[in-house]
Amino acid sequence: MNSESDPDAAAAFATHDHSACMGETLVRAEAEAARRGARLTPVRRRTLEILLESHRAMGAYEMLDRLAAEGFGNQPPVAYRALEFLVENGLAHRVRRLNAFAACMHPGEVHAPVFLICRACDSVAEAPGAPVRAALDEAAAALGFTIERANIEALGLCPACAGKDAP
Amino acid sequence: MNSESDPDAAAAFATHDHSACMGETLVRAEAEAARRGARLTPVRRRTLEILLESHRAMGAYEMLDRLAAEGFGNQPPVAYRALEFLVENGLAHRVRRLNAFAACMHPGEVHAPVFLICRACDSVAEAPGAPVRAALDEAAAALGFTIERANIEALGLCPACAGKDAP
DNA sequence: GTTATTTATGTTATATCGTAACGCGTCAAG
DNA sequence: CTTGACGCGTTACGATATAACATAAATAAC
Repeated sequence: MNSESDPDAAAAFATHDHSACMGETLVRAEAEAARRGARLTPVRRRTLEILLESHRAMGAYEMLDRLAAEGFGNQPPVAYRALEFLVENGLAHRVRRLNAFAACMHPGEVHAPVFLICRACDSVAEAPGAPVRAALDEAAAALGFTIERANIEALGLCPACAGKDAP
Repeated sequence: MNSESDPDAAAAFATHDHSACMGETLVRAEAEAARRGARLTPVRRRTLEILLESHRAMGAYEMLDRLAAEGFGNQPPVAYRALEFLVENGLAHRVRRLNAFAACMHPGEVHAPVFLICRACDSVAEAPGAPVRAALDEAAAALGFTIERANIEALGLCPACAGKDAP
């Protein structure tokens, strides 16, 4: 199963050319928004950019600070609405364990977001989770349950921190 | 919602003898607590009982109301501490999507909690998720990530509501 | 092109969820 | 019988999230 056809995911914890991956993802996100007829307004677009630039999960209030500093509104709904829009349109994900949001690294692709959260360094990786989702769908189907959205989040140690932590 | 006093509505999707399943689960939970050397004090035990009786996910503040009405403390930490204890010891789970807690239906057993949350009737089922967890472990291992805890939660429609809602 | 209608943004205010920190009581080890 | 760990209750506060309404911008209807 490590033969994932997704290089980005494999490099999630590794260093990479972030400005490039950010630009590409933003382009794909814009295409996806257009495809869905979703209006990527200035606040929304900037919110997505900030998520992509930071390349980590970010709380709504931290996002609000960033937006307010750039001249947008400075009240909670400004951030929450933009973030909600992004989530609704598959351009970002909500990481409930962290009360935070992260840009989707695979906008437009069918994928199951699986978040791996390092408890030591707080890094968050969006791992490919198609098999996980398949197993989840199966478990739900066995009970007659229809899944519309799923949150799959794991807490543990990333490769770097696992090395330091347990010798 | 108001499925509070209606076992069938609040229960898992399969009907069952709830008072029996509750009693059994409590017995297993006590055994598990003893095995772990965890002290199931009056507040903690009562908290678990309330979770089992209600047979649904319950917010910390609602739990606090119940506890306070029975003579325990009436400040948030009372509920949060008891609930945290139960979660730490595998006697309850936290359902992050609902900011709520639910009694574990399989205390002492190795299992992956998978929560199926009906968006129509708010019922919550703890489905068997061993295969899901296996797929998740595999996905994490492919990235060198070590999972310590996982939250797997799905939102959708339970069998009953799927019938009524949108055919 | 102007008006009507929807959609998005900004703002006020408040609701909900969660935790830090201190003091007291209990209980078992030394 | 002291000491130290733990559990419980409380005060006080911090963090997260949403309801409701007013304003402005974009789109649709004519």
